[in-house]
Amino acid sequence: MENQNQLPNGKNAMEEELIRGRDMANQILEVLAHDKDEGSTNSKSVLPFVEDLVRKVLCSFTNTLLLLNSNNDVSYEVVASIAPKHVSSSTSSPKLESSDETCKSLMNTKTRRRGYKRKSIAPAWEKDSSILIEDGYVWRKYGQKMTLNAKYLRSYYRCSHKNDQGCQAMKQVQRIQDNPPLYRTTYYGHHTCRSPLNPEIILEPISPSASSTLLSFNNSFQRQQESPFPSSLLASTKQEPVEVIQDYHSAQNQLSSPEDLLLYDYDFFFDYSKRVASLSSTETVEFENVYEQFGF
DNA sequence: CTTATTTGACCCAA
DNA sequence: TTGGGTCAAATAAG
Repeated sequence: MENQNQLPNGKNAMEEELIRGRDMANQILEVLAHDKDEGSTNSKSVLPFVEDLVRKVLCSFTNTLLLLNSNNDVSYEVVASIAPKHVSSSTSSPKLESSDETCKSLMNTKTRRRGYKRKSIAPAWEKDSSILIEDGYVWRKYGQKMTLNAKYLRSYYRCSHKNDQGCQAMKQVQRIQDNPPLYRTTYYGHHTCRSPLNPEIILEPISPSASSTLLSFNNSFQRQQESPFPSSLLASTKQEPVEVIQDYHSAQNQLSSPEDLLLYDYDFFFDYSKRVASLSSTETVEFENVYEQFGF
């Protein structure tokens, strides 16, 4: 609660508002879920659409909160790289790093594991909540732990798009008391993923003035400097945007080599301006359809 | 089948 | 050495 660094003027108020907004969106989600359980008789429902919208709203709130709460310093350096060349293990990389000779002999099952990575980034922000908050993103649990001074388990989550898009976002959820239940959610890193559900959600901060039209290279790199999220991936891929996988649907399954991931990230960024331009119209159309269904 | 979670072992920063 | 973060095999869920 108050243990966070004090934000400069106005930011606290902004944060309050965002949290309120997000909480309300969560409530809508709950209502929707409840409604779904009631086994509604009407066949064609707008629920999926509304639910999707709410999730998008949640993503926006979450992203904004992350941006607001991240100290705009160097704390976002991407990991440590104890073993820089090992991106991940096993199935995820089609070509095993053939240059690496050490792992080869370790094919033996129970020997030591490769490419162990440990987070070294500072938490973006943390928040206590009486409920398990839905933040609009899809998370995958990868561990849980009983910690020393806590009565409850701490759960570790990473973004579901870590493997297919290289998204580095993580969070921890720990119950810190019962009755009333209280959970502390701590976010690490930021989302670089583009979910099929939320193609327009991207955390890379976009200045309002630049949002309507093409982003120039200058803008991008300038923004990168003042951004709390200096994407090292971006920085390392200043080459050609290339025509990398335009539609992520087809790209979901083909797993990518590290280089592809970099291009991916770059592509997201690049693609964004176009999306902003076209987004409003398509959304409007969808809205109209919905209203028609309901005879509005 | 594929994909997500559980769980104990493993790893490493302090 | 220890505690907390992560891996990955086993298991569960869809």
